[in-house]
Amino acid sequence: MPNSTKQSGPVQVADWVDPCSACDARAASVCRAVPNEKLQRLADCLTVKHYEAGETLVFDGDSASHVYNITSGSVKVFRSLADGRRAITGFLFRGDFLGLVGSDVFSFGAEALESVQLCRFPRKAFRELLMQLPELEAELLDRASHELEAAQDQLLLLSRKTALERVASFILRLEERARERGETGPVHFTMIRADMADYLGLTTETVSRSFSKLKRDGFIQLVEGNAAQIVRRERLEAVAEGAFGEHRA
Amino acid sequence: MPNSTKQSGPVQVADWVDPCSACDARAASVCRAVPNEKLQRLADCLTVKHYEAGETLVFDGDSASHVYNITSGSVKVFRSLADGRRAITGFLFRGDFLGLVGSDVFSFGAEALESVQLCRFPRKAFRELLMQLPELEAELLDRASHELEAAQDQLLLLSRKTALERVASFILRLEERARERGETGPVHFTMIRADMADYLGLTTETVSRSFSKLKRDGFIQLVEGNAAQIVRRERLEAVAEGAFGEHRA
DNA sequence: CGTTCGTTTGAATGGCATCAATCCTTGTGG
DNA sequence: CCACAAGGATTGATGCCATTCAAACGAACG
Repeated sequence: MPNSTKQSGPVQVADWVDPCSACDARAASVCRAVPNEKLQRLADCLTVKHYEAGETLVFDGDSASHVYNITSGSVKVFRSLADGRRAITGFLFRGDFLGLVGSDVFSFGAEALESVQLCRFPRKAFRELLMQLPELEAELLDRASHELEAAQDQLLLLSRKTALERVASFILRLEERARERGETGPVHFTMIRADMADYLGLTTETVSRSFSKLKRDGFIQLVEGNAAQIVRRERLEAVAEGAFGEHRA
Repeated sequence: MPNSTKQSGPVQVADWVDPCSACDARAASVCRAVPNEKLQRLADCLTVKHYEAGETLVFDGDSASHVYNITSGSVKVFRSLADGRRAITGFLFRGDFLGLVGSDVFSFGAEALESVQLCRFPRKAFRELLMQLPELEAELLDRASHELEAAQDQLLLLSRKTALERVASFILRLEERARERGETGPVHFTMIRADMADYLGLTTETVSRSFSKLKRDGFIQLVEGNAAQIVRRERLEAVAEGAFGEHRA
C-alpha cells in the first residue's frame, strides 16, 4: 500500500508515520480537542482501518471491544427486530464518532455505505485516554449532548411528521451536515432509498413518492450523481416543520 | 395554600443543613459518583425546588441557565411542532438528570406529572463542578451513553413497531425502570393516556385500545390507582419485540 | 348532583403500506 | 457496441392499520 505522504522528518525508530498530525479529518473529529503535544497518545493506540461499501464495521451483538472515528466515507447505524424490521438510527460521516455505549456489547450494527476510512481504538485504551485527557472527555460529552438532541428531533419526526415532512427534514438536515463538513453544492446521497426509508420510518415507495412531489412542487431538483439541489430553502424548511397543514402549494 | 415549611426566619449563618448527605435520591443520581468529602461542593451551588403536577420546569426556548436532578416525582420532556403536534421524548423519575444540552437554549419543554422535587444547579457553576470533579463528568458521560441507547430503541419503536408492540414495550420499560428505583409490585402510571400517546407516536384512543387488548388477552391486569400488573412477562416481552407477526393468541 | 377531565368503545375515513409493473442505471460479456 | 442481467427507482392500484369523528362511560370534585 503506497503511502504517498511520507513523513519528511528523519524518523530514527522506524518507517512509521504519525497518522494524526497530518490528518485532514482532525478538525471535525473528537481529536480536535486534544492539544498537539498530546496527540501522540492517541496515535499510539489507534489502528487505521478501511472498509468497502457494504462491509460491516460492527455486528449487532458483538462485544464492544473498540470505538471508532470516521475519517472519510459514510456509514449507516441500525438496529433490528427479530423478524427483520429495521430502523437506521443514524448516518455517520467524516468526523463522527461511533461506539459510545454503556454496556460491553453493541446493541446495533454498522455498515459502510461507501468506501470508508476510520481510526479504531481499543475500548480499554480509549477509556484510559479519557482519564488522561479531560479535554477529550469534555468533547465527548459535548458530542453526546448534541447527539441526544438530534435523536430527540428524530423522535418528533418519527412520532408526528407526515411522510413529506420527514423527507423534507431529511434532505435539509443532510445538507446542513454536509455544509458543516465544508461540502457545498447539491446534497449528495450516499445511501439508497431503502436506507432513507429505514431512517425515516417509511417504505422506499413512500420516500420515492415524496421526492417526486418535492421535485414536482419545485422545492428540489434532482441532479446527476444521486444528489439534490435545494431550490427554495425557506419554503422547504416550512414544509419540514409542518407549516403547510391546510394549504396546498 | 398553607405552606407548612415556612422559611424559619432570618438565619445568621447556622440553621442551614446540608441537603446532600442525607438525600435518599443520591444512590440513584449523578451525585452518587461524587465522594462524600466533595459532596459539599455540590450542595454549595444547588437550590432545592418543588413543583406541583402540571407546573412547568422548563419552557421550550428558555435560555438554558440551569441543570436539574430529579429527587422525587416524575416529569415529562417534550418538543413540539409549530401547529401543536407534540412528541414526548422522555419521562424522568427520581435520580434522572435533565439539562444536558449543547446550545445555550433549551429546545424542549419539561412539565411535572405529579408533585416533583429536584435540585437545581446554575449551568455555569455546574460546568465548573464538572471540571473539578472528573468522577462526575464520567458519570454524566455514562448516563448520556445510556440515554442515547434508550433513544435509539425508541427510534426503532417509533419507526417500525405496531401500536400493540409499542404499548407492550412501554409498559415493560416503565416497569423495568421502576424496579431499578426499587419500586416493586404493579407498574404505576403517573402520566395520562394522552402523554403515553405522545410518547409512543399514537393517539389516546389507540393507546386505550391497545391496553384493552392486552388486558383481554391476559397479558396485564389493570389495578386501582392507574396501575397495571404484568401477568405473563415472557409473552408480553414477545409481543413487545414483535414475535407475533403471523400468530393470533 | 352536576361539571369536568380522562378513558373507553364504535363507526368511518385516510395516509401510508403492500402488491405489482415498468423504467432507469450500471456493469458485464459476447 | 450492443444485448442482457441485476439492482434500484418510480409509478399505479388496492388494502389495512391507525386516525378521526363521535358518543357513552367513569372518576374526582365542588
